[in-house]
Amino acid sequence: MINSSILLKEYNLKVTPQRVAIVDELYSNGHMNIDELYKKLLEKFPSISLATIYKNVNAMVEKVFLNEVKIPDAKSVYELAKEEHSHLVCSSCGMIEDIMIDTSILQSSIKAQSAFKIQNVDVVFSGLCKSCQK
Amino acid sequence: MINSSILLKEYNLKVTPQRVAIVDELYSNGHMNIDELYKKLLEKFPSISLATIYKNVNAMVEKVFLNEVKIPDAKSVYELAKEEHSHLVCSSCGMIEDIMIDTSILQSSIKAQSAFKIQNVDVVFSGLCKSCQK
DNA sequence: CTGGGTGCAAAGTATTTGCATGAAC
DNA sequence: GTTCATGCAAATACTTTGCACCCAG
Repeated sequence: MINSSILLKEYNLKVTPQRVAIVDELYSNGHMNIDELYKKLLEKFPSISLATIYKNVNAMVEKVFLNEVKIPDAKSVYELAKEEHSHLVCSSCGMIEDIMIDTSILQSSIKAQSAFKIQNVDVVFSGLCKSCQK
Repeated sequence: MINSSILLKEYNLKVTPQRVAIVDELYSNGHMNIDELYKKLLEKFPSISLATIYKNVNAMVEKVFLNEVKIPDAKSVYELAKEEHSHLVCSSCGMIEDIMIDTSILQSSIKAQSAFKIQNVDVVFSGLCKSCQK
């Protein structure tokens, strides 16, 4: 479990039931797009507005405690910020999985080629998950 | 230079001046979003429609001779398909640069962790380009 | 000729904004 | 009590579609 209220407070966001639910859902589902969040929260808050989802997700992304993950050929999904990691995306079923990889090798490769100063690396692997390979 | 007509024919797309211009622009500018393409083509075709841009870009992406590149905190850009490469994106000026990196190390790291079958890897480095570091 | 592309207008989808009310602190 | 979130409706932005006309092959 996760203590969503404390988390929200730490980021100077007022603790509302809707926000708690957003954090809880993302905690249990890992990655969700706006629509999935909306449909899920409708179960708990029958009159919740899509605008509320957008406003809150945007606010949390601003505070850098949610990340937006851009996926090829799909809508962006959101996840709770955590240590740096990459993503596996199944192009058949859409499943998204976190994976730890060491990107330091890549970064040193860049340094050798360019004067670019890297602040962040996004890596998305697309392919087939175990069950979709059958 | 590039022979856009031949390229279009190879991909079974009729050769129209608008399409040639799209290919030429992407060839000379490297990466452009829909709006940049539209504004640029307006110079040559004052009555070109945004719909034409969308239809053609989508058609070319279908034929896999354009790629869509999703960029953090920015609109997608399109580029002519070429050998696999990664992208450097300057978060200050928006400049996008191609870079060759060897992703095979990453891929073997995945194999060790997961039964996932990788078909594609997208890598985007965000940071500061040389001139924006000053 | 014939098929498909173009531009326009309209429809559709996605996202943001303004505002009155109500909840959090 | 004050600040800020919510839900609603409207506005804006983005993308696709239908269709009449025209061009490429």
